[in-house]
Amino acid sequence: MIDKNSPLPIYYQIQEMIRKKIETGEWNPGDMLPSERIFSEDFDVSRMTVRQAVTELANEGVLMREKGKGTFVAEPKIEQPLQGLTSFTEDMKARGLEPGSTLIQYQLRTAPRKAAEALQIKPETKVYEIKRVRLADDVPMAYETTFINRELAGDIPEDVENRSIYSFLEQEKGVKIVDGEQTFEASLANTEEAERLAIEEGAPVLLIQRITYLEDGSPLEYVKSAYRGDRYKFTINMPR
Amino acid sequence: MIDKNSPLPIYYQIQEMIRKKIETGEWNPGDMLPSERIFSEDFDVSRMTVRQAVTELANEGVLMREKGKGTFVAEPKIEQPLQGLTSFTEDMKARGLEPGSTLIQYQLRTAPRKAAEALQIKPETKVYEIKRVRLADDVPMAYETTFINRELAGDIPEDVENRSIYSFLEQEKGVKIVDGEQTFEASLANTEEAERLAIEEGAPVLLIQRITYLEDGSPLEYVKSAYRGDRYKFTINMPR
DNA sequence: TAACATTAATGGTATAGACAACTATATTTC
DNA sequence: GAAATATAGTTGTCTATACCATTAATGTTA
Repeated sequence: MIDKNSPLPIYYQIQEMIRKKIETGEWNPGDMLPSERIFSEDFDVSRMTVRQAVTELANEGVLMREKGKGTFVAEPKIEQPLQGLTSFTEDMKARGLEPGSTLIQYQLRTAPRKAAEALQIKPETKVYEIKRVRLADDVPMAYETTFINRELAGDIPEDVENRSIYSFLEQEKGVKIVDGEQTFEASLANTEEAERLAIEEGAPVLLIQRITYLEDGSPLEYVKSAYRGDRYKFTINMPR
Repeated sequence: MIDKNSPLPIYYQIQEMIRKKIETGEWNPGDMLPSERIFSEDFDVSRMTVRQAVTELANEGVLMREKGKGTFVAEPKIEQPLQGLTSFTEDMKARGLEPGSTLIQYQLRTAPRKAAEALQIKPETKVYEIKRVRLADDVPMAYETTFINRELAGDIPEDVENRSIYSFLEQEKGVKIVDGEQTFEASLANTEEAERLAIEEGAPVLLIQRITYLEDGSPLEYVKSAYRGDRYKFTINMPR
């Protein structure tokens, strides 16, 4: 099983062997591996060589080491719940709520100053401005204004209201969104926000601004949202 | 420079030493490190121990190894400014503000319900409760309550007020913090928060709760913070 | 029965050494 | 001068061993 004369390093052979046993289901999540000492005896290699193989797999998260106990096959990674970017649609679904949307405004216009800045474009560039009230189980949850760079996104139909813009862009346009930058700040609802969200003026709102980027780093979209402070809490996991 | 009697592993000490030399600019991107043999002779440790330190840094992308040539300081990663976890101290420094802190309360007590829940411990477990007003250029910025599981963190001196708890735990205790989970929500300042932050009652505050974990996944710390809505904006980058 | 102590097994850290593979430089040879 | 060769220095791989810290099971004692 291990070929000491192979040009491939021994630790690499062991590593791939372990990987295979897990992939084929011979070893399952939670199973304990043979101890490093047993391993080294069976293959007649040094324990340090075994460790080199196991260490790399442990770093990758394929294996879990526990001092005094043993080394185990790791559970397959649970999706990072709200890790990276999620659209409002996905976000609400994940919370078990039915997402909805009411279109307030939809127009193609020249970029206002803040949007041009965020999207790194000249103010005369055309952008879509889409204002929507976002609903969760038919209750207003957020008031959202989106600016999308038309040069990058192409034409967007007016009926986006009930669809996720992200999935539309990815599926129909083949535009890949890779990462984003978000800011969070607390504020009080202004008159417009209060009206759209059916809350009192001066009630707490969570202002979230997001810029999303394409693979090549160009900014595609700038979104300003006001979330109801009494109903919305943003959760995020941050791997180191 | 290397203390063989320290409870911290030698490879970890070397690792942090290298990190420091890079951070302080003593070693710059592209510079070649002393060879592993030179290193091991200088510190009078085994070359394998040096390798253990270097390997981890190479995996992180801090160092670059080239067979036959040497080990070099890697080019700095293209940003992730507020990527993962940052302490208040680091956060403010990154914004060009001078972080400060006023200790309001410091006690060892049994965990209140919410803290016990967050830290996944029994209510009778002892935790540190540390209340601090966090300052930026001597202006109150946040009112923060920290609960730390004493069983995991060990003893914490009372003078943490002017230090980063994270760096204290990492450097003095060898406790490694790997990831965290944060929630953001908007609220209005209650009486206590208003007083501590020198703002009006009912002014907007950004409530941030954070749970940080150790390498093995056990929750170390639960922090509730109220940030002044008028002065603080939280920014985060999310790689996909 | 319950509490404590012992023991064996595990992964974690560290040593001292060896040879291989690769790179750059210096030296020799033509 | 150019090409081949040697040489020294680097990281990569591997061995055999040792002791430590943690864990779980076992045995012992009150």
